[in-house]
This record gives sequence, C-alpha cells and structure tokens, in this order.
Amino acid sequence: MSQASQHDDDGLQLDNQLCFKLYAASRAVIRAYKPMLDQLGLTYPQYLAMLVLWEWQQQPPALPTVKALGERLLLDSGTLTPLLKRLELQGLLQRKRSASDEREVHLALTPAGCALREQVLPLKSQLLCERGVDLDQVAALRSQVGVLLDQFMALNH
Amino acid sequence: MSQASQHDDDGLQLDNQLCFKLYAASRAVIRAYKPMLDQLGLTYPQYLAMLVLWEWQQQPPALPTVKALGERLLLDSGTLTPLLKRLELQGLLQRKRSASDEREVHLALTPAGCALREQVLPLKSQLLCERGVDLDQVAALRSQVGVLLDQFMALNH
DNA sequence: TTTAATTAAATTGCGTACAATTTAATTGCT
DNA sequence: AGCAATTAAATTGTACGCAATTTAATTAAA
Repeated sequence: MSQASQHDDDGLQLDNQLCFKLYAASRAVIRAYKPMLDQLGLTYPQYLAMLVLWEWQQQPPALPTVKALGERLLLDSGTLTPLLKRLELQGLLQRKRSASDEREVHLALTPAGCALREQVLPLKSQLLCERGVDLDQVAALRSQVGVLLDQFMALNH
Repeated sequence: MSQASQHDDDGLQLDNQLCFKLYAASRAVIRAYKPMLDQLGLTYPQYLAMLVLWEWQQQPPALPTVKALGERLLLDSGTLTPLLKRLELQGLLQRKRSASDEREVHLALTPAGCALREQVLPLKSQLLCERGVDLDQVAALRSQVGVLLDQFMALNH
C-alpha cells in the first residue's frame, strides 16, 4: 500500500485524466478525417454542420435556424455565424432572414450543398476500411461516450 | 426491413458519429472544468501543460523542452510557443534556451508555478463531488478512450 | 399601448489548433 | 573543414470556441 504522496500524484498524472484522453482522442479522430474533408473542401465543424443540414432535409417543411443548428452541435452564434458565412461563400447553403421573425436566420442547402452528400459515404467507407476500424467497437464506445456527454449536459443545466 | 436509402441515412446521422460524441464530450468536460480553472487563472490547455511540468518535477534532473511537452500533449510549437509565453508572463514558468543546444528551449517552473499545484487537488475533489462523478465509471471510460487514442496514434505514424 | 424584458444573430476580443513557412543551430557526409 | 540535410522554435495565416457585448426584433407587463 502506498502512502499519501503517491496518491496525490496519481490524481494529477496526465495519463490518469479522462479529460485529456477525450481531448486528445477527439483531435486525433478529427485529424484522421482530414484527408476526406480536404476532398470535400470542408473543415471538421463545417462537416458537422452539413450533417445536420442534410439530416434536416429528410424532415418536414421547416428550415433550420442558426439557433436550432447550434442546439444540435452545442455551438453558439459566435462560432456558427462566421462558419455559415464561409459555407455560403462556397455556395453550399443560403442564409436568409425569416419573414415571420426577422431575428431568425434560416439555413437552406443549395443544390451543390445537397449534392455534396453523395460524395461522403464512399469516402467514409474508404476511411473506415483503410484504418481497419471495428464497427462494433466504435458503436460501443460511441454509446458510452454518449452517456458521459448526456450526464454533463444534464448537469450544465 | 428498411431499404438502402434508410441504411445510407443512418451512416450520416449526427447521433451515430463517434467523432461528434468525442468532440462534444471533450468540450463539455472542459466546460465543467472552467470554474476550477478560473480560480487557478488558467485555460484548459495551459492546465494540461502545467500537469506535465508538475509531473516532470518528480523526474530526474533534466528540464523538459518545448518539444518534449508537445510530444506529451500532442501539440506543436505553433500552439505551445504563445501558450508558454503567457504562462511565463503570469510568472508560473521560465523559458530559457539550452546552453548545450541553442535550438532547444527548456521549461522551468517558478516557485509560484510549483505552488499552484497545491491548489488543484482540493478544487478537483470539490468538482468531482459536486457532480457526483462515479470514479470507477470514469476510470473505465478513460481506459477505453485511451485504447482508441492509441489506435489512432499508431495509425497516424 | 408604451415600455420593459426577452430573444436571435452578429460582433468583438482572446486563446487555442494546426498547416506552412522561416530562422537558426546542429549533424552528417564527403 | 565545408556543405547539405535535419532539427527545434518561432512565425504567419486561417478557422474555430466561447465569453461578453451589441443590435434589432418580438413578447410581456403595467
């Protein structure tokens, strides 16, 4: 059995920090996506925004607002406004003020924005294949990280 | 049984992306650290750098270099140089060119930098306690995220 | 209804991340 | 020794994240 000083150290060892593992793993995964994202001409957060917009298309009539996108990605307008302006500049979407509520900005994919979706699946399959990713393992880990995320979301009101 | 279009969609659903869960969870955990880090006057990456420097102190004689710190945190000099200048400005460490190899910069904690360590453990205990964190669960998740990280590090040579 | 409170985006400012380039010092080669 | 290749930091430039403030529009309250 070790004494107090040993315990104290363990608690602050970098390798014992879940926060660092998450931080490093998140960046490592984003790095792995880079070759694919370069092909698409997107940054990683831009890719996530496009995922939400593609998903929204399948849904009813209403277009997503900046706020709705932010709620989905857990990002605020300070991050999203310039990001969306860049996507608009690339011709992937259009930002337009809502007629019914001038405070809101609706996001509509352009044909180019819709079309880009078709390029993603093959590139992603290739990525998973090249890296020999175990899909079951990924699914299990995703679910557990998801539980952690939900706990933190619940606690951050 | 659903047809192809349904399968295609699942593969691009935001909630099915491990990468997004990691990205969101990492930011959520950093957010949770914020009250503690504000007390310490550190940003999150600055805190990680201090963890490494505190850890290094227990080790032999040699001081860490910027490169060594970067290998530990998986960050390059483009990120670390300005970060370390800020920590130096706060009086927590000193950056000095190596005498034996003028390319290297050694990092030495000041007494204030060493002393700061003592404030961390109580603040961290408080944080874990307030959030009712299950330490076994955290340890298990840390280990699994660690495995993922190792796999990606191995593949990114 | 006029005003006060709230809300959605945008803006400002700071601190990362990271690719790419530059600078300076050291090593390796011949 | 002399020069090319390598190496460690620093620098430059772009794009996030996020706190804090601002602006404009809507809602609620007196």
